[in-house]
Amino acid sequence: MNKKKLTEVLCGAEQLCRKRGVRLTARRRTVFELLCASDKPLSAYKILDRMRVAARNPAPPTVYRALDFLLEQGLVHKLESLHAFVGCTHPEHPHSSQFLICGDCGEVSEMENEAILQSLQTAERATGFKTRHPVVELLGTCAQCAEKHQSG
Amino acid sequence: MNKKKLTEVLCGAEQLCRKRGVRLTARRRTVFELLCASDKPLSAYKILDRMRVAARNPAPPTVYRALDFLLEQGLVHKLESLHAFVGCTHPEHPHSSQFLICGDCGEVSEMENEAILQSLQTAERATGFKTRHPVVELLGTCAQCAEKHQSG
DNA sequence: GGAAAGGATGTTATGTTATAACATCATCAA
DNA sequence: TTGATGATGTTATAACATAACATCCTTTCC
Repeated sequence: MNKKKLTEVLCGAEQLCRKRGVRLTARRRTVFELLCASDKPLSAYKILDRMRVAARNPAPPTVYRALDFLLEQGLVHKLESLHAFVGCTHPEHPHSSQFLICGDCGEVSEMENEAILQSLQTAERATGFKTRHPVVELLGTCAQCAEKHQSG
Repeated sequence: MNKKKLTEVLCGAEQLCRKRGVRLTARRRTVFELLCASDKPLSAYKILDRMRVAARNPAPPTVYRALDFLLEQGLVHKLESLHAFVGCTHPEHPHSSQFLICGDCGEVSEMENEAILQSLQTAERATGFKTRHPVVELLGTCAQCAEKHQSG
């Protein structure tokens, strides 16, 4: 993410939190910024390492608390299969996403596919299950890496 | 799972491994049996605890190696969102499942829903992403627990 | 302003999940 | 029997996550 876009996203997050009456404190903002600035998902401990530059001697709970807050607000997503987190670039509306996780280059793309959500909801209705949080993560190879393998 | 069904599943696993030319050793069999006998998913360390009854002083790699083998053979599934494992009751054909995970009673049901798989595949084709392993886990409340809450 | 309440953070310790690295043992084929 | 391969044992440690309690900051109310 370039600097301009990052500023936009941070401003958006500020506004969102103000509107909701919750506090995007310095710590939380730092964690969110680090995630958004990274083009790859970051584990809590990677975030911790990068925080050492700014804050002095942060401990794991510092990061996990900030992540809990950001997850609640929909500003970040957790990738269960990677034990890692990504910033969400469109947190304005509550949503559930699907993630395409490339095992080659490590890039993750977030998508919001209506057909997938529909099919999940149909299955729920059939079974009577009430989903609170769907986890959909596709582990594989992205288009670019797949192409490299074919040509290379 | 009752004892008769468990015996059947174990026999099935034996046959499957023989057919594939891979070895369902004592350790692997034990891990598989513990998972199948449990009505809830088990973490690797829970399995380890239960193994202490039989083997003397097993260490984590013992369990993780057995799990790796069983995962490869499709005899067990990993639930990423729980850091836990479940036995698969129909490993004959390779398949990818979806899991309904009840946060109340802890029960997990495995389903193989064609419509969901279709919608995932459609999304893949649209993006050029090649999925090796789809993770679909719905966290919520099962029908029974939901009913209890309404009436209770 | 000052006190009380609630939320956020700091700090220490520990729990939980997972793997690296190397030694040993078992199985099977040549 | 020997060599190759795969499975297991063993020790240590890496990586991920939270409990528990102290402290501090912010807001509200008097």
